[in-house]
Amino acid sequence: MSEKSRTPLRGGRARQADVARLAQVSQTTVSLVLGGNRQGVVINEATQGRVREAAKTLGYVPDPAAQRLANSQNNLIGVFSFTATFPTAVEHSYYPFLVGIEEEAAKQGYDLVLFTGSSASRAGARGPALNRVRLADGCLILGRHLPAAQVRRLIEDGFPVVHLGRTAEPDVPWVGADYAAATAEVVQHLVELGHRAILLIREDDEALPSTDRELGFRTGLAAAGQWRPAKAVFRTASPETDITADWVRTQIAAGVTAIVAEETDSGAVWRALLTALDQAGIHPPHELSIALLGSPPADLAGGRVATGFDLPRSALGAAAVRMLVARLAGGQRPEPLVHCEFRLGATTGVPARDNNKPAR
Amino acid sequence: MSEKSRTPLRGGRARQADVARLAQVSQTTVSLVLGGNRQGVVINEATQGRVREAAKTLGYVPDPAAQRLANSQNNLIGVFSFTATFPTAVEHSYYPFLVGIEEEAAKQGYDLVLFTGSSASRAGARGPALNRVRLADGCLILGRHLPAAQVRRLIEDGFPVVHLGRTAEPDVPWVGADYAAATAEVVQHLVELGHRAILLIREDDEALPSTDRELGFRTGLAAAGQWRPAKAVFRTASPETDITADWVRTQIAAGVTAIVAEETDSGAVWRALLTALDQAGIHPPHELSIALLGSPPADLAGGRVATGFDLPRSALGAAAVRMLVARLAGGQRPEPLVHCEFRLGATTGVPARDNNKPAR
DNA sequence: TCATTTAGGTAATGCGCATTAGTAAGGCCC
DNA sequence: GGGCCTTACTAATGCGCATTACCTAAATGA
Repeated sequence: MSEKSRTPLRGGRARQADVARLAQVSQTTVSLVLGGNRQGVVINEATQGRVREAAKTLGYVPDPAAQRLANSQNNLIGVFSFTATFPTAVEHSYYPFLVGIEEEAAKQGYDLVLFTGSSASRAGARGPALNRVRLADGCLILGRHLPAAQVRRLIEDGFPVVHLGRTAEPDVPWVGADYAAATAEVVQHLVELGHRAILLIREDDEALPSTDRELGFRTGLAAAGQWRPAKAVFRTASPETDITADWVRTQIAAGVTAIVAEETDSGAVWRALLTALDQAGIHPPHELSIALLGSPPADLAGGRVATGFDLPRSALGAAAVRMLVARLAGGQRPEPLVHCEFRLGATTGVPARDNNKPAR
Repeated sequence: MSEKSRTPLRGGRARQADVARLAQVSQTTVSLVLGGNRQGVVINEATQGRVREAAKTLGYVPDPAAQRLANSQNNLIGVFSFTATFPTAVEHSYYPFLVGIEEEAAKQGYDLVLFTGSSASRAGARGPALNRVRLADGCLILGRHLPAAQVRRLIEDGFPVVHLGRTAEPDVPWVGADYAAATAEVVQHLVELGHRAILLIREDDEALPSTDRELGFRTGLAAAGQWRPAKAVFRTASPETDITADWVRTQIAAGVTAIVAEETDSGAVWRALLTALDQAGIHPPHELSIALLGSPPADLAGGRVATGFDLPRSALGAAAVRMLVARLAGGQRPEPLVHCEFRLGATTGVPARDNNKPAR
């Protein structure tokens, strides 16, 4: 009774100390027996039995908070996005990434903490509270516009971070889709079909995904010995007005037999192209082959399958987790570029014979 | 330099002690300043400023595990699902719930921790590691099959838990959609249109959502003075084979002027009904009115809008958070039943006159 | 002038666990 | 009979934080 009148079961829960008392051993022994005893301390089988028995009797369950505090890592991976992680507008959803992130994190024994840039309610005035991610062991960053300064700050502090999507920011680790290789593959497919005059439509900016695609486009052409300078790439800042039925007819008249279009956030380029073709009465692969360098926007996903490639979003999420875990646990750094799957659709075929000279 | 040579930033993270050193105060003061100071210790404004400044400089973020250990709360809400939270099969997705959960959690000043039951890798022999959620202050449980034993254990230990979806398990707090009221409303709508012979198609099990809908169905009929016994409800375990064009014609011939169908996980009942009607050449609301007690499966969402109601998934998520927060912070318990919005579609109209006797 | 209050802090402690550095008892050997 | 294993365990410590119980100096009151 001189037991220092402590509540035996605080909050209804047994602690290791309670188990220890019942089993007539020290708390250390309980910890050793019940936690894997990685340090190889020798403990008598009989004693272990007593401890386990006592634990069962008391219904002992370890307190994860204490565990994580004690061994100073919490097996949490932060996921930070600067917009809401679960936006209502589905097209901007990170869902497919999260599928892979969750799965891989689970596989690696990590849980996920979601931070939302928008949950900055209490974050104070300046910017999203990226700092809060420090709560986790490391952090994945989603979203197209990363605030370089804050991220750099984290990195300088040695906080492990991985960005989803290639970034030109130096020192920011990333995983990204291999747009260049995938685009080259699509071009190669067209070349094999016999196309020689292939046109790339891209947005008029310098975003990395666009640049990579163009790079792959040129690489693909070059590899096929089809390198043709500037006019093979058409840039547009306003797809709706630039890509018209007339424009398409002009291209065909100029000898173009295939068009590849970028996937953009809005899907505007692809949508404009389809609309223009429709108005021109052209039905690929007839008269013209078309390919989409990515996945179609949701509203166009239902129709004919377009040749192109699929961004392996969930694989990308998984790769990001592996990359982060490698930094955390010190394993082998995985390849940052994730392969995109070629998608053979119904929009590409052999070139039309009535353009220029006969194909064969 | 007698500072006991401890690493200033262990693992890149600043602790209160580090902040204290920089601000030239004690760790206690830091805790007081940054942690709300609920005990009303008087601290000079200037000092507080220094502390906050130092904290910002070091990028200090509290360690949730330590917070939780020290005072049993860390402003984290756990979200536990027994299947993957972000499954590949979209129809089982918790996404819409998460939208509301995230938003409301942010509003209430909580962050989210996702625990995945499927990460059973280290879960050991007995069941998913539900126990890990104890890291958070409380926990939302998603998923249709809750492992009662484990959940009960949490609840017994006084750990706050809220289940998304009504559950018959005693003592398990929940929030759920008010299917009964919503169904009654749909029935009322039909009755007002003049329907008297209304048929309910439901799955052949005793799931709570099904039972609630039937209850609402009967209530709705009764309220309209239209109570008719058994034959008003059609149960099927195999919608594809039971609900055929012939079956529909039989029902119409028997006088049925309206059919209401359950929303099921797979959407099978509704899909079967639409197919059957199509084959029978019946186009609601012509000859027959139909209503869907829920939302259509994704692949059928595009067509004509069906009369029925929408499960307010995101509102439900938000309600769950509020319920949990009420348990955590001791506020007023909100209403567990969330209202479903009536959806006036194009599939219901006045009853056909050529059945039975003229309607008016 | 001495007692008391107020402002402005700090030292000490413990949450539940994991880990490290012991200790103690016995056996073995030269 | 002293040195040295081996077996079997425990005491002590710290993880990062919140809280409680002090402490000191200056201001105030009678």
